Amino acid sequence: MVSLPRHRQRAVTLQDLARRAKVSPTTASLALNDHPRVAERTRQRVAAVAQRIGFHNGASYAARRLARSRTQSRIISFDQVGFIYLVGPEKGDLDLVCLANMRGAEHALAKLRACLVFVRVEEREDWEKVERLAYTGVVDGWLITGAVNDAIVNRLNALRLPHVILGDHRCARGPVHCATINHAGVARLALEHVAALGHRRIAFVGGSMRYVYQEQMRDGFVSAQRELGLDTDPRLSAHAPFWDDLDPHRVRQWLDDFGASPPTAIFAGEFRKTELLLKVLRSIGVDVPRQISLISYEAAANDFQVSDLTRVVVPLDEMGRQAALMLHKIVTDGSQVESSEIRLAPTLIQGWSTVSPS
Amino acid sequence: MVSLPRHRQRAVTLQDLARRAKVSPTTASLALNDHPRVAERTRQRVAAVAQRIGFHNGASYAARRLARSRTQSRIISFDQVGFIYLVGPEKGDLDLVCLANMRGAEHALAKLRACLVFVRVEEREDWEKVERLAYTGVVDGWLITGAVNDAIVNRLNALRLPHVILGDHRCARGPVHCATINHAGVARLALEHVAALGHRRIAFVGGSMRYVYQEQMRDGFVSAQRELGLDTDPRLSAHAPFWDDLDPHRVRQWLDDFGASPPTAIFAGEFRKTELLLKVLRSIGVDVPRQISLISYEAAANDFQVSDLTRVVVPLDEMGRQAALMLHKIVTDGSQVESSEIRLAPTLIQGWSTVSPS
DNA sequence: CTGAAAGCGCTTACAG
DNA sequence: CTGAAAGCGCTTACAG
Repeated sequence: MVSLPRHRQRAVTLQDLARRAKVSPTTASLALNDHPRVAERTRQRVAAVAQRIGFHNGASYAARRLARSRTQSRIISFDQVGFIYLVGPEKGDLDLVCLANMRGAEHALAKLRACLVFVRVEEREDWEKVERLAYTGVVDGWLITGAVNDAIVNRLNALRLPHVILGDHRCARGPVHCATINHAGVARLALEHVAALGHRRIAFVGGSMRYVYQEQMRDGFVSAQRELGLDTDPRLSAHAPFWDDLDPHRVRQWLDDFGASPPTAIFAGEFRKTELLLKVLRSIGVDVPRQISLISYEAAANDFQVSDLTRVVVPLDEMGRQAALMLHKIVTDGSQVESSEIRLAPTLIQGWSTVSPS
Repeated sequence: MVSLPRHRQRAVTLQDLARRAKVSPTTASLALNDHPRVAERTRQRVAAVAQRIGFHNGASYAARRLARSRTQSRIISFDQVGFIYLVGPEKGDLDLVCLANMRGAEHALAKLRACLVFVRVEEREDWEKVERLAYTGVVDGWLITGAVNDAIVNRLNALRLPHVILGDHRCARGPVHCATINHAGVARLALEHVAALGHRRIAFVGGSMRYVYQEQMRDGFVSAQRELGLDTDPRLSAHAPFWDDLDPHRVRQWLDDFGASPPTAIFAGEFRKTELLLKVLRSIGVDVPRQISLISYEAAANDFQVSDLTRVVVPLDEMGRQAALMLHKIVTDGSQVESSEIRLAPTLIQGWSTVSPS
């Protein structure tokens, strides 16, 4: 029967390490932090002893932090990052997006030996949590995802820690750092693919315009339509009335309304809903892809992808990674970069659901 | 144009507070931590000054931690909890479950002024992250979700910090602390509901038995079937061959195989798949609920629920909350409790999809 | 009920 | 290239 431990054991300290390696604590510390003043042989000896006595997992986090706080040194701490998950009135699939982002961010942070502190902000009073983390010096910066606007950014700036926005935002006033997806490019990529197959009448169906990405996608769709010389019938890019409930009768109605020239391809620009649309199309006797090609949008991490439809994929975990790296740079560089933006490109995965029109 | 701050301002210290409140740092510290030795008037004065000068967000996390490490005092720190998200070979909807758990845990932790450090463990080397967090004293305990088994538990125990398992586990060897859902009760609740409506032939369709909860649910189904005096035709509880792809033809076939006495109600015991089953049933001409009542299983946080089917709901965020509270008790109590288990009850939400059989 | 002082385990300016 | 010593901002045993 295993007896559960209740107290942490006395940990191996830097003192112990120094004694065993026959150097001063100064040298031991400097050696572990790869300071150039330490002779290579010494550094290696210290590293070897650290490994042997189990110090390789690092020094006391609290002591290191406290000691470093004395100097405004070159090496600013980058130990903990607050990941703010901003929950707005609209929720829905944001959760999966958040998780994918967080996953990527955590991966990058772990490699930098930093960790991710999760903070869910929904109510007004949740900001107290954020303030506490800043004022008690728990975190060194923020990653924030959700419906970020100017008010939010000001709030974060007041805490005097840098932040990087993950995904789209509605900030107009100040410069911000952000990592996002080229959503106009998503629609363009989808169009280019089916246009190359010979389609000319291609419809966009997507959600209501609650999110920024949905607007961008539709805008991108409309301009790509024009630039690629495709049919620009406004009904092809209008809001599809059936989208919310995917009722078979309304889908049928929508198709019938096109009369003699229905779309030969559909780009469904909302996360994880295309599979259902496919079932519905089939249930009303539409042959996919023979009659209508179908192209999907997958906004998730790489290993979520189980669909075998043709689809445009956006790398949300990569976005999280990039945002974390960006924040690391901002925190440690201390450079004068006021704003920065990384925009990730989508990729197309060819599946069975798109063919040339007959 | 806002200029982004790069360095933290000099923070308000306990010294500052003590000076302004005309007490010693000792008294200030004790007052803030509600130590009984401090006179009530003094405590209030200190609190008022803290509020005024902006110390109310708390002391330096690192300094407090370091100072407390000296004594094995009654008040063990409970500042940061590591949330281990164990990603096994099987993934899928675990992500949504994880997020709901995490959400609940974060909520409870925030109220305890603690925060949640997210750690995703997938590869073997990810355990180094976990070890580092333990050895550097970043976290005071663990919450863990995923496919937990004896090997994992041993690994965590070696780190000498307590942990609580969220959800089911496959641990046989030692005593553990866990918070979970009564999944046998989920199936029973579903059966009781439709049995009360007068159904006797009720089918269970669910996923393959990869997860512990799936086994428990089917077992619960079978015993409740017997105890409620329902039809125990083994085909009603056998693995439904159509479940993975939900192909309409196979669903049709499955129903036809029952011959003259098909089930009058179906309990679909897998997370978020019932809506699709409903569409499929309708597409093959089955009238729900007139011909077949349908009852669903929703394993998610409260605000995910958008379905209006009759469904059994399990409170995953509440499970996260309970696990966090349990861990807090274990860490701060230091009592002799070796193992504990909280089992949360599901609830039934009556929707339109179940009626008495005609 | 209160305060002066020691000390937590590191980092780093300073003096060799 | 190295080490003795100061100090980060708290908590708390100890002495009033």
